Amino acid sequence: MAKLRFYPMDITYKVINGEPVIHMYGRTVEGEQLCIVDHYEPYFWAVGDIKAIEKQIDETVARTEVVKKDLNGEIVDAVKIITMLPEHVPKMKDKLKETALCLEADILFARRYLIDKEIIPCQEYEIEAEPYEFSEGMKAFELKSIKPAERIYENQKILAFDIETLEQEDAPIIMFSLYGKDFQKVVTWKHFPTKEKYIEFVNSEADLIKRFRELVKEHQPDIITGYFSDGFDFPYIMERAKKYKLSIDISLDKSQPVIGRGENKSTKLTGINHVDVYKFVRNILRLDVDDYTLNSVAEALLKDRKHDVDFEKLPDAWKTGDGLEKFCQYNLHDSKLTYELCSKLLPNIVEMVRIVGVPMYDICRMALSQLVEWYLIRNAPKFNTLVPNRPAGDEFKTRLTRKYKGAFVFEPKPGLYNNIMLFDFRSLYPSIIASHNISPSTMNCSCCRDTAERVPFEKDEPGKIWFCTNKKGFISSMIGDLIERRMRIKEIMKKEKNPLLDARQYSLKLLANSFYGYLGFYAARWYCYDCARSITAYGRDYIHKVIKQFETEGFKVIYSDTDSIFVTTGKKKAKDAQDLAHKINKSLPGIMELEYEGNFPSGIFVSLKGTESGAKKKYALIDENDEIVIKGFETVRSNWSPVAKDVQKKVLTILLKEGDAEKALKYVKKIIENIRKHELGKEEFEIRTQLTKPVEEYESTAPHVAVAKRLIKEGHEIVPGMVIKYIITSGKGTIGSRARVTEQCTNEDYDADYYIENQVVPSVIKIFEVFGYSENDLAEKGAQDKLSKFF
DNA sequence: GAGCATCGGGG
DNA sequence: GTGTACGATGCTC
Repeated sequence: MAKLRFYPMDITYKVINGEPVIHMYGRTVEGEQLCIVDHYEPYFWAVGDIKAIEKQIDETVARTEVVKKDLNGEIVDAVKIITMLPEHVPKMKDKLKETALCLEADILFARRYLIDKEIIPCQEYEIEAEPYEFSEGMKAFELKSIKPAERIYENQKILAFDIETLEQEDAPIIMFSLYGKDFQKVVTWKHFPTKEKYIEFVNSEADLIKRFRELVKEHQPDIITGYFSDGFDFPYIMERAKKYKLSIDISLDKSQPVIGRGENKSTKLTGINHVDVYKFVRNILRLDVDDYTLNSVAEALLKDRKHDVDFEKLPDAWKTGDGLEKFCQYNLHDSKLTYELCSKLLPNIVEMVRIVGVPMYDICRMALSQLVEWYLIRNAPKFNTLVPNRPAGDEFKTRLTRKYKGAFVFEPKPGLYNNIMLFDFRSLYPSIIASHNISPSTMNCSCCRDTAERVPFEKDEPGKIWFCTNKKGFISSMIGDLIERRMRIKEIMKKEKNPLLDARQYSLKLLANSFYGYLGFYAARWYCYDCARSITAYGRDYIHKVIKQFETEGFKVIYSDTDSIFVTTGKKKAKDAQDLAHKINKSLPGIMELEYEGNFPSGIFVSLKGTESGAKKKYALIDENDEIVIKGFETVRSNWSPVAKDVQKKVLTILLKEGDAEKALKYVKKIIENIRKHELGKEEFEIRTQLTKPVEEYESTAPHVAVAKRLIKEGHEIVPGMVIKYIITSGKGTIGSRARVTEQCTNEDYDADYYIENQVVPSVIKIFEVFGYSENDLAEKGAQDKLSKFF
């Protein structure tokens, strides 16, 4: 009998001799890759007439047991139907669908095993096992006993990769790069002289693919990572390998990567976790960036960028070898960025794996609602609760159309305010769910009919709903666990700053914050319309009460949205506001808390009405460290010219720091004059717009489309996804006809009037309106002729 | 402005 | 693999 300390990383099963066998791939703490095999039985639940159910049982069923289970708050006799093979489960379920309510028939077998055995991937286990004869050629053991141990697998071996291809029909892969700890490599099949040691040459695309297979196998990573590798790199490699009839058997069971079908395909390897950084960043992290390109994400998380290369030069460089080195460097750098992103995000990913209990491959591809769901599924057995089915048919359709009232927004009166204090409810919705015990199973219980407080719905959103005060609900307990776990981590973090702990608390917060959305999500198993609208009703009630209390005490409320409140102290002192918050906190139930978020010497609030999508935050504040916080001004985010963005920021800075609207106005006038005199560089006027489809498919001639069309005529290769960088030049005709690529412009070419009227003025006009100025005041001198046409 | 369709990432 | 995404944005009526 061997004793092992083992981190399970990827769990699958295979049918061997008519029996399902669990395979857990992973690494010992000493670093050896192993497979642990175990035996388990597939099953599902049927609730209904037991005799009728048992009559339908056929030879695929090994046996049945009757067990008392909780079905949405009620204890029922459930028949556990244990089948010979996982594939028998859906068949048996279909057979029983007229007879009984079948549950948990779509819980995947490998995940079922992890849940029932309480095994969490990336976590250390003490294992007793016997050597096992394994057809896959890998060292394997048969599990005899397993118990959890202390360590978490944090130092996983990551290998990042990236490919480059040409853009033609039947385009070959021309190079790939790999990047790991102390490892970097670019392989290409065009020879050229180079001193770069990491560049390796092969003789053909087929050899390149073989070399890819070889290098990945040699490296033995725990994680293979790419950027959009689910949708591009892996499918591309597999397709080219197929062309040459090559096998990319890099999985630990000697199988090839399996590419999922459908629109949103993903690539799975056995035993190696394939992390597509793009998917995790987009689905889970929800980074606040303009787009999710590798460049934007690397910029936001690493303060690093992709290399700048001109892809138009690639076909030529590939033909001659001249300048190809630059593309190799570019290729390697993409892998490096991906490696660093993956390393940086690993603590978040691992923590999510540990909370939710699902392998890393799946975690990285789940939406937040699915993470919540699997966290609940994993914990359902501890509450003896049966997992509800996903909605189907009419139920699904009904859910899709249901609407309910959302959060409260207190519209600010536009203006400049001084001595602003900001308070907000810490995790408002999660704390409401936990404090008011909001769960489908606790709703309108019979035991509290006469005693429990009703959810504070307003007249326009009627409802008689209460939640049990005697028994903790499943959902509310589970969110409570997350909140407590996070508070414990935050407590430790007060003593020591630790990025690892920070990643953990962040993952916990993300998951807790997703519960409200989950309860209202149409496809959720634990969907609960009345729970979701009860949460927003409580939210509105709490913020209303806080607003009222501040007003009663003599503070002026400027703005409030969902969970936050901005007040000016006026004649009162800052301490009075803090005292009031303290008093409010004493009256709040459970873990609810109104937090002091900060003091802002001044702030500008702009009217919310007339903005693009309803009640979006739109304000600028300056904090006590003279740092400016800008929220919601559209130019900050969209594809405006640098000059417009700069002017907006500078205007806000002058107003907030000096409170001098006259000075801000003078500044804008000065800039307008500079623009007119062509004293600014052309790069200040460059507008960037991405082509989202082939040029010929555009009906309109938007400026960037017009530019792209002209570039094509000039012989450039233009493909969807390219960012067109252009400047509006002066002259006659439409904007489109006057848009030109930046490179073809001089500092004299830009159309001063266009930039003043359509970029600079609009970027600040809303701000100046707050101070009683109009468009005329901004651009009066010299623009008189033009503007007179408009007024 | 509601409802439907497409797109995202990648070279 | 005991499976099939989702949320934002643009376009059309």
